[in-house]
Amino acid sequence: MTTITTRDHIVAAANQLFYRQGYEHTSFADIAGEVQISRGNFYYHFKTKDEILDAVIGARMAETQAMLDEWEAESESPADRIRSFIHILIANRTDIKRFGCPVGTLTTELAKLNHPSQAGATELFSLFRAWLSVQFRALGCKKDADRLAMHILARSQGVATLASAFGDEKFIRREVGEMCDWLAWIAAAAGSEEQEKS
Amino acid sequence: MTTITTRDHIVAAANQLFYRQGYEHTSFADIAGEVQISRGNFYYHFKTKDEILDAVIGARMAETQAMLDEWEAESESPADRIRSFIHILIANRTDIKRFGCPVGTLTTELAKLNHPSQAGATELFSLFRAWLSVQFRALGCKKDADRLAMHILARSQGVATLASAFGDEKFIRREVGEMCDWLAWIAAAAGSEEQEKS
DNA sequence: GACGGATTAGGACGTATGTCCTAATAACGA
DNA sequence: TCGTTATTAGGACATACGTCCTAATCCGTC
Repeated sequence: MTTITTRDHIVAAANQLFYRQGYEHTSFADIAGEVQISRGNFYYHFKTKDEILDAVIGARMAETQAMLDEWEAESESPADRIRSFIHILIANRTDIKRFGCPVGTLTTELAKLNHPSQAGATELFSLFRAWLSVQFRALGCKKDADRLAMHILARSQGVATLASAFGDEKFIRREVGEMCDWLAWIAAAAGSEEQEKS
Repeated sequence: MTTITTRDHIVAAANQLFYRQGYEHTSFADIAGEVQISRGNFYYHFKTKDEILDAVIGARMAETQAMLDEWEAESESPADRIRSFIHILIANRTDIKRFGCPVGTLTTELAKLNHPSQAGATELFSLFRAWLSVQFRALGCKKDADRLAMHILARSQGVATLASAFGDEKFIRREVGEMCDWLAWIAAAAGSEEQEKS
């Protein structure tokens, strides 16, 4: 049995607030207020704000890995798995419309703050990137796997940014459709190449 | 003759700092230090930080409009004009690698701050969007002009975000190449449709 | 050369925030 | 039951920041 500790509550609240308000704009008091504990208790668990950030990044890493594992288990086909990735834009559309992509906005903010945990945030991107690479490789795109992974990652980021700026949900759905069309095209091309070889 | 006033210097410095450090993370003292004036003088020109932000957004609107006008003048072909847009990613690659896209990162930050000037920042996107729409329409993509404009805008944003996260310049060049290929394909398709009609 | 508005300098003030300390309370093993 | 550790509460403290005020200085005009 896993008990939810106060520390877990803090990390969960910070995770949400960092996403919704940004890291710098979120204060100790904000988090403490959300968890309903005193600032003193807060300090017992985390000495500095940076420590909380690292804990949040760690939690997101775990979450993300779990999600990727789930997609891996849910489907045998690499194309379907990549489609799972593309569809998070729709699954999380409400939050994305309001706050953008959690990964992209965090890395962007930390870059401007020149924050020591920049690398940690980028790791979140790397997790998706590596996983997508594996899927594209399984799809038959051996040499281009990483290129394609970066491509679809970039398009997702762009959609999230503009969807947030314009608050446009139809735009998300349209772009998701186009990304899936693109994927089908890539999969077909890779498939025919495989045939040529044999 | 247009004399450069202190106010102009302040706006220029704030413009740079907001881009490099973010709006919230940039203090009055930062800007005053950059321009080498006292905080008191500062207050004479701008009563609040929000006022500076609005001035910066205004300056960026003017800059952007001037750039679009220039692209319009430089080339007769709408495809070339759109290529000019795509190539800002390469022209500004050094800054983009470090700080991302000035428009995207600002709108993202203001969204998290729930700042009153969000709409102003989005206007910057709208400027590009409308201009790109005009170009795509001139290219022969009448019905899809806005869709294509949003598409290429989103891809640029995504490239900027990931290029900043990974500090990868080759990635920028590769994606710019692919966007140009995509544009050529769109132009060709629109061209053949035009022929069908006649 | 004197006046008046425009501009600049420097500092005061209140607030918010990250950090830290100390005392009280809860949990738990001997 | 007692004592030790883990946890929580509340407040102190220094700093940074946005805002505001007042006095000094510049500069064009009469």
